[in-house]
Amino acid sequence: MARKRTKGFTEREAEILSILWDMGQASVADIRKRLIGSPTASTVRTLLTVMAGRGFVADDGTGYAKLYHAKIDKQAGQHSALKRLIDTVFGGSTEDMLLRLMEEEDVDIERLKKLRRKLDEMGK
Amino acid sequence: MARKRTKGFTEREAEILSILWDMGQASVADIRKRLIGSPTASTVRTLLTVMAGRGFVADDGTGYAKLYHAKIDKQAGQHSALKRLIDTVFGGSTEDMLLRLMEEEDVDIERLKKLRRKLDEMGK
DNA sequence: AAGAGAAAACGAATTATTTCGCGTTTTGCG
DNA sequence: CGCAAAACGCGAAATAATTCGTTTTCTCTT
Repeated sequence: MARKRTKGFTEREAEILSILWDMGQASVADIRKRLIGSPTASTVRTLLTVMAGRGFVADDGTGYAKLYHAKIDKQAGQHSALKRLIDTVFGGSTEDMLLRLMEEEDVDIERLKKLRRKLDEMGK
Repeated sequence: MARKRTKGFTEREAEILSILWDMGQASVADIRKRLIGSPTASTVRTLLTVMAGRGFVADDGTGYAKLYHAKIDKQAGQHSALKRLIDTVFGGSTEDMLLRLMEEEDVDIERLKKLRRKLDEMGK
């Protein structure tokens, strides 16, 4: 049987998903422009085809000048990517990750309270 | 000039650094045992050699049964890996990352305050 | 409807990462 | 010492990820 990849997204895949999450939908040209080093359209198309095969994205069905959109939920996708990083780099400890963040960036309680408020407003 | 990789660590490299940060020093056998799927010692040696070439690790000079240690500072390494993720997956927004964490995990203000206190105690 | 130009589909080639086999060297012991 | 066991490092080679060139299709504008 053909072994599947159970891991997360590759660098490029993450970049592309990010763009799609941000724009909602995008053409090959749109994506190309926003990718670091903007590879050729040909390359972007291949990437999208592969990602479509993995169920990460889908096009809008138009035969031509297609628009792509993410099939992976933004929240879920971001969370799983973060979790994976925490597992591999922070030994699975979310605390350690947060500690590091507070040490290195200026993340303080005030800033976090704002976040909480924002979350409440969003009805979470 | 032969341009080298400026990016971060690969998956395996992150795993290995994590182990070294945790253990301080470790032999090939130690590392091998803790790597997911525990590849052969041969593989681990190759990985370490490559990493040494990139300045990520170094051995203790012993001619035989060497012990390796990380040359990358734990704080700095973890932070840069995290930053990279935030850039590619969260569009560069630390806030978004924290929001996601609060939504998906049980990270709340209280938990964060505790972390902050812990940090203060540590004299940071 | 003909031609220019944009987009897609194909078919590979490159580059990066990870994995090992194996002959050689070093260590530790009876 | 003489060997078996443990560790090395070299030379390859699977895999995976990324990138492109070329040919084929469509779309649109004269």
